[in-house]
Amino acid sequence: MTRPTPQQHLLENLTSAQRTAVTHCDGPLLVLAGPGSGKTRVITHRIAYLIATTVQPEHILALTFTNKAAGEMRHRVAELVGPGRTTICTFHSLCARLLREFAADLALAPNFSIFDRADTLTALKEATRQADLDPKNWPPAVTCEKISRAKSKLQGPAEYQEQADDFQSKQLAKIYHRYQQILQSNSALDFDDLLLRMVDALRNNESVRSRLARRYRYLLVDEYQDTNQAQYVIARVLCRDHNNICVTGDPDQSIYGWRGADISNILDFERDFPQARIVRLEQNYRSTGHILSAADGLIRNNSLRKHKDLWTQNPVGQLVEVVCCPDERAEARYIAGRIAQYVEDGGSCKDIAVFYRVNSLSRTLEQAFRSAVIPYQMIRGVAFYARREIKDVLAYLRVIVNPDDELSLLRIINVPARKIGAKTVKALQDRSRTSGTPVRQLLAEPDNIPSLGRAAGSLQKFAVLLDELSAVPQSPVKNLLERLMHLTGLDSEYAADRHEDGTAMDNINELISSAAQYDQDNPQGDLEDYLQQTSLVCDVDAFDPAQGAVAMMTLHAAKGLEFPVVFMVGLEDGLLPHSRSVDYIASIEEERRLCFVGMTRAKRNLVMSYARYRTLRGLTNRTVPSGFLAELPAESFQHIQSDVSFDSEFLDKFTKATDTAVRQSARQGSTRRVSRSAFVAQLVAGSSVYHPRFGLGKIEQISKFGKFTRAVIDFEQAGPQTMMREYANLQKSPEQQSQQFPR
DNA sequence: TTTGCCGTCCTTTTT
DNA sequence: GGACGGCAAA
Repeated sequence: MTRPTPQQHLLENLTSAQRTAVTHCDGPLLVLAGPGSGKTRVITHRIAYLIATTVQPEHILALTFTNKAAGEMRHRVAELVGPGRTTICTFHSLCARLLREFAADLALAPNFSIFDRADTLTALKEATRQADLDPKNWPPAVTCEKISRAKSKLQGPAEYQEQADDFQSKQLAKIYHRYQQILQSNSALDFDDLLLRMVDALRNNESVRSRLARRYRYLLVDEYQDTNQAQYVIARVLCRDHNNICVTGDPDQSIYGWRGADISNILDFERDFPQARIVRLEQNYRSTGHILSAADGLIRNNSLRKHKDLWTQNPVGQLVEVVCCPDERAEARYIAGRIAQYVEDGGSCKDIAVFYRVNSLSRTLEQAFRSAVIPYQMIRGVAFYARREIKDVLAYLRVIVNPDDELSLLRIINVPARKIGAKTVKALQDRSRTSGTPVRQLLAEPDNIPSLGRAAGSLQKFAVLLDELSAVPQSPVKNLLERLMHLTGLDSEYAADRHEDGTAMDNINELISSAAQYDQDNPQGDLEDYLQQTSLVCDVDAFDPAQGAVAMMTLHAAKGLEFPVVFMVGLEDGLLPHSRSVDYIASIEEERRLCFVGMTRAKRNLVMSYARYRTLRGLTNRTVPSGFLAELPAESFQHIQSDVSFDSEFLDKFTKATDTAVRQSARQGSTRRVSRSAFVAQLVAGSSVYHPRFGLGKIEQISKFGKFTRAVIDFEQAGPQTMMREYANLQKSPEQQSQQFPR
């Protein structure tokens, strides 16, 4: 008996398909991996196997889409071969790092700022104004989307302008142009620029390209179905000399088309690399039979899809549950109840996840969990870094690192309030524009701007403050942050807030302790690197299964994770599939894939729920169950009515068709929409109202119910109804409207 | 310059 | 139900 070699050890417990992928050495490799087919295992074992055979760890580059996935992969590779020098990171952080490293070769400032979405929107608003357009007609959010699309297709402002053939695109080209100028003058890059600049560098700077090709000789790209054009080019060019590229993915889990991901990258891999080896992993080791066949039945409805056999040897398990609840609060209570039961039966909260299509659905769940004392963890990393106080503090750091970052400078110029208002800022900007002097520089010499008057002193003090901050040692970051809080006076500012809710200071403390963690993890790190990391965090990154709490996240954030028990809420038409995506078949199919991704996260139990009424944005509406539910194979699920008061006649009565019909007649009858708050204030017992669904009615009684107003209304046709927030749906009856609002 | 109130508008997902 | 802009008053 000989001891197994390290290589053999790595191949134990792998199926033959998995083994093929792991042991494939040189040349292109495509791994088409269905959900739960052991993909991560294959990637990590493959990296370990390469290292165990001939390859130097530092010659391997593995790219993922989230830092969380990268961290997880790094961890699992380290378990197999010990911590090593393999580069495992996201596309964006790789680019940020390399652009900084090669800044000199690329005529780029190494201390560039990275604009997040909020910064981008601010800059875009300014760009829109500069292009003599009204941000009201050219909403930055929409423009942002369009420019981002253009960038991910590698179109700069000039290329975009060239192909712009209608009025709208021509105007957009103008905004795009201005926007790039703003980025330039701020020494800033947005998310897409990180990729775009890297593509430029790889294409136009042979010395950079060849150095990188020598550095990274084996390339792995995970979730390849989510790559966009820019990422595709980066991967392709990096492996041009050696073709050692291994990509893994699943076209059925492509859910980022809206962000420019191009599913044809994975579908055309064989065309791009004719000698590619293809490995299919279709056996599922994760889910029970019923869960898998329900998911399979759903995804089969996608017509723009290559057929794939999903199968498992796992036991069929319990049926998928489709639960109907009266409203979203009942839905949340139902789930809380099920979780409580699960825990009482000896289960652990960390086994459980709740998924939703939109973040706003999380609130009702949170409330229910809090009152049921169920520990939960919301996966919303961005939200933390998007908080005002966090952004303010980080803006200070950004100004220290990059004095050109005018956007950050203007953000903090009056935070905390130091009597530098909009007028002063305007004067500064004007002066800066006409004289070509950066704002940062103008601060020190305000006497040159006669229009400033008494704000000059404040400006000078602010300039001194910035100088002081720049003099503080930049590492460790924790100390810098503490010093910053003190010098700026932000600490006392937030401490004063404490009485009403201490959250601002709590968040700052959380930031400081995460900075301390950073200092510990990156003894070599500098402030620039710290800022880069904080700019590129995302939702899932914050997920920590060790906390023993129920995980709550959007369906998008759920990809790549698995849980024994999964709840999916809001299976309603308009939510999943989302109403914004019903226009195109392609996007309906993406919604279906999203649903598929959610379902296939579940190992043992899957509960999908919908509410008959749902309050969204303050309005209660009748819902229609998601069409996706009807696509589940009948033998794989059971339908459950939670709580009572459900009869199908009632349901039929309020199908979408009648609902629309009633709404239309209501619209004809009512001449003018009344402002909600103005009308609600006039609600008194005895007044007659019109409800778009129930028709004409008379208010019987108005009472307070907690912080809500509760109204009992007797409708001519539908009889008496109790309404809480739904009274917001009410309108004045037609005759009353004409009386009170003559026109 | 700041504050607070009002009305309007928007509502997906995120590196 | 919340973010934001506009406006008036402190």
